[in-house]
Amino acid sequence: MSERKKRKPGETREKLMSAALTLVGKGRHFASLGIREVTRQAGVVPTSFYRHFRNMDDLGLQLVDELGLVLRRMMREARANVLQADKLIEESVGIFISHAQANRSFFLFMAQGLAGESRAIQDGIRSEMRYFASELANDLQRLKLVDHLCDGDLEMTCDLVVRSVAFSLTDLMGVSAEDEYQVEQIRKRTCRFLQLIFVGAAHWDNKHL
Amino acid sequence: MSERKKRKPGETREKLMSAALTLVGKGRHFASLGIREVTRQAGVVPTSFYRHFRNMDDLGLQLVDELGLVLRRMMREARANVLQADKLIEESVGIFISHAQANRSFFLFMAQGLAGESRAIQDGIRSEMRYFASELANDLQRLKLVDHLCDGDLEMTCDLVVRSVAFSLTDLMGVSAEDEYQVEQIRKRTCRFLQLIFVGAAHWDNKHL
DNA sequence: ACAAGTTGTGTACGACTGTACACATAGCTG
DNA sequence: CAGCTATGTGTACAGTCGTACACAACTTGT
Repeated sequence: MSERKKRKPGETREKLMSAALTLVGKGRHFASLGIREVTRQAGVVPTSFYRHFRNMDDLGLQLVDELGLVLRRMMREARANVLQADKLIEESVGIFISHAQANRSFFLFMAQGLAGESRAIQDGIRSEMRYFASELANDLQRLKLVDHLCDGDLEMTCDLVVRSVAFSLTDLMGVSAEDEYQVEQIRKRTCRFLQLIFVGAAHWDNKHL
Repeated sequence: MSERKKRKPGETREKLMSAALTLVGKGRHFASLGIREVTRQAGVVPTSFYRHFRNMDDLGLQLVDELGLVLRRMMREARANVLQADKLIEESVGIFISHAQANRSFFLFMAQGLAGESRAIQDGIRSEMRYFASELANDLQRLKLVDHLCDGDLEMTCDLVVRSVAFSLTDLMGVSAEDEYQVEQIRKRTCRFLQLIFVGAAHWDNKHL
């Protein structure tokens, strides 16, 4: 038998996951990826796949878990860098966009998964977004910026914020990362969206009925 | 050779398109559909496909065109039914949801296409959304509801509205059409999103800088 | 009515797919 | 050291894929 490469434990597993991400990054849709294709990209024999995943959906689910880590890292950085409240939106959107560029394939995978073909992956991503929104609500409450809102309305506002940012993600994934002009347009537009939402939140109570 | 069924002109073409939609409606992702699969669902021999489409992307593009018609029909109905401005949001969201249920597969296809693997389809759907937003801006201007906004800000507001509704579409596609409780939740939540946005728009000018 | 064009059918083929199985190697535990 | 388990390899096979080609049947224009 041909020689066996030395490997660290779990190396192939990672190679397979990042191979799938690479293919997604090249413009493929996750739902259209096949086992052989992924193993080929990973430089591994097809049957190795089954040592780590039951099928492609399983791999997708584990990618969602890793996506959670990426998002948490991003949140941590945002919390550390957003000190004064006046530039809160600009800073946060900037950090979001730079993370989205740095982990382009991951965020591409996330954007795809929202309307993907595996219900489990959909739910996973949706759950990450819900967590994100609730953390955002926590932060806003801590900063006392919107303390006139009841819990439900604060949650709704954060939900809308997260959705708007997620939709901007789709825009961002549609342009080349080097096209700085387009990226800047998306950044500005996203900021304006969030400003509009927060203006709405600031004047919300009288409309609450 | 076996007998040839009588057919109307363009019948197979329609059968192929609705076969693709049917498969999407069954939970498949458009990007993962194959020619053979679609022709099988349409009850047609594989090679017939090429009489009408160059490849699956081509079929997708033609679906986007049909999607445009569906959206325009929806807009027309909304304009006809929304007479008094006070229930504008509730009426519009209601009409949107009932159309989304009635053409579930179409809207599923739309939600998928936003982050799909064909750039052309992405652009097509994005362009439909832009058209939708600009028509909405027209209507709002005609109703004189937001005449304190400059053109750019009105356009941005409408864009955000359309995006929020489109995102709600993803929610809606995630629940069974018969689950009336969930659908009602989505309806209410979407209305609140739009109310929040319009409250923001009503108080926007002072923040405009 | 006949020629031309259009649309659907049947057959064919090479490439690719998922996955089963037996086997080899590495690392861990005793 | 022996043996066990986890992990990677190679081979194999039946099913599916996209698509090329020749042919049939219907539609249309003249």
